[in-house]
Amino acid sequence: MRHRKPLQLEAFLPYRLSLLSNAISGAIAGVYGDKFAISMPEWRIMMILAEYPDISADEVCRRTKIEKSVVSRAVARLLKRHFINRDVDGKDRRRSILRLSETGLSVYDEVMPIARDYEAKLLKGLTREELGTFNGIIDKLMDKATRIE
Amino acid sequence: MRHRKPLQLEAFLPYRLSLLSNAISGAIAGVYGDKFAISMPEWRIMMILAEYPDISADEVCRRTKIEKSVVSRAVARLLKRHFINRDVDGKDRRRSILRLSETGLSVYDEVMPIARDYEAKLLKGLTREELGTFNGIIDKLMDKATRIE
DNA sequence: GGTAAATAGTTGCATCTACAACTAATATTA
DNA sequence: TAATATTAGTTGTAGATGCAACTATTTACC
Repeated sequence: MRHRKPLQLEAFLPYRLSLLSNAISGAIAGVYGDKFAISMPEWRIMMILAEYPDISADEVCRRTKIEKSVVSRAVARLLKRHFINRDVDGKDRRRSILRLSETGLSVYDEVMPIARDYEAKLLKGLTREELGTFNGIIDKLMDKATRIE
Repeated sequence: MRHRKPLQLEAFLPYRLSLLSNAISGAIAGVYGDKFAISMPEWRIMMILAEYPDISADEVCRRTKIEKSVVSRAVARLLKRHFINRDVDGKDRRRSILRLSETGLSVYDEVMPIARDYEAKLLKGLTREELGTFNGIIDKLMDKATRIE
């Protein structure tokens, strides 16, 4: 007969975070997915290009933490749909220079308020202080998670 | 010329949670993945069976929120490796009755302390109060996320 | 009791993801 | 400047995922 304290999966932080992240990502993916058939990596790339225009695919990887083959294929799809433009960097011809096209910007402008609104609804009811604590802990955990082992 | 406040992807909560959840899940998956070639859904099923023995696949779905086809295939794989046993429910022959086998229990007993230890390392440095706030907010957000729209 | 609706679990399939191998261009070093 | 190593980006591929269709069984209802 074994004597073991069960872990209580429901209280296991990694599990709880995974459920929460899935629930939220899924809901947001619905926003742009249903309307424009944009995938999550595609949308993240559009967001990062809205914030930092004219960066390379490699820098997109670094900033979004999306794997480079995923970025490559997402960029290909965004190009085909004319949501972004791509040039070759004159100083380093391996590098690309990516930015949202007019079409891409208009899509961004249509989707972004909805995403923003979703986030606002999500956070409504939390005090500024709670939110600060929450964000601080996320940072701490992120730091630890990348450090452990 | 457009005037648009960029979202600051890095400060966007859904994005931050997704990164954090990936980082943590990835690290934990390393624990059981490297040693026993167990996938994340397989491990979650083992955890839930350790906590609630003799439940059906359907109840596993409800408790873990894992999609039923994923559970079905994970259960098949766990059966093939003799980590779990399955009976047919006599009262409802559609239903299965799942539980960890002796082998499964010994794997669980070997992996669990490492997972626990990882969680402990992760949470070390947070006060009990911070942790309480953090968990409370996760609950609130989870509740909202499933309610919005 | 017999028909229709619901439920448990499996399987097919289209899509997504991550790793590794690859090409092309640039940087490094002798 | 020739040989080697590194870097940016693409592509092949194996495995994971999630939806929908399917089978088998049970429940609800006339």
